[in-house]
Amino acid sequence: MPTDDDIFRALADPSRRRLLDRLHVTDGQSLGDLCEGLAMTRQAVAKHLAMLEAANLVVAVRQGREKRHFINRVPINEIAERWIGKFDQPRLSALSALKQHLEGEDND
Amino acid sequence: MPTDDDIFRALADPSRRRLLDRLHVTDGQSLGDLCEGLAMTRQAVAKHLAMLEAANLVVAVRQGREKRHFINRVPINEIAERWIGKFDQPRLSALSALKQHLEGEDND
DNA sequence: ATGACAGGCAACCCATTAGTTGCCTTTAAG
DNA sequence: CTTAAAGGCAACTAATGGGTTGCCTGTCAT
Repeated sequence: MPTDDDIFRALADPSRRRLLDRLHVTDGQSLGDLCEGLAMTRQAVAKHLAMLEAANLVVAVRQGREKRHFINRVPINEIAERWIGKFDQPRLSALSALKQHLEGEDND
Repeated sequence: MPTDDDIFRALADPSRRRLLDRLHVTDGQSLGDLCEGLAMTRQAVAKHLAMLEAANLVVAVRQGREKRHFINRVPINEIAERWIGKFDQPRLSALSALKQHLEGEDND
């Protein structure tokens, strides 16, 4: 079972987010597919995918000599619920609230 | 203006998430406050806070010789909307969908 | 069976980063 | 004015991480 940390750290890298994007566009791609057009070796991509798998953001299935990769939305949802939910308890656009708070410090 | 990457990478570290948690419980804490009970030097905490500030996840205000830190929910919201929203277009609990997809590969 | 294709494994390199120590600046209090 | 408290700055260290190269394994086609 991946921890919160696995997920956050997997999402921290732009290359990995890009891979997730590509899978979002076309799900079930092989390693070779995912390498196309990237300025990276196959091995680098494989490592990234391994981390995404470890974080359970991607589920991979070996199919013959290929390996299909599928995006898994569940961990992102959990993060969203545990984190965004928590920080949004007061109200969703806390922007103005914070600004008012800070500006209020002055003329108090 | 912080980039997506700033935010993701700021969130990637457990210590920084912990700091955000503490600010979520008690907003407006000083550096000294935030150091209490942590197995880290003040300088380490200061660095983390600097990164959170750079990502705009925390807004700090100098008040006399103290520096108050306030959590800012806006970037998290943006991430949530841009990312979770994107990946949840189909439906919020894509869990079963994915499972069915994978299991479908077998008995096909 | 043999060759080509898709991927896995392991060692290594360089850059980043989390953390430290040591010292300097600013502000409040006696 | 002096001193202690709250931070800031800078240099350094150790570990992590993204990426590479080189080679091995397994699978499909001929």
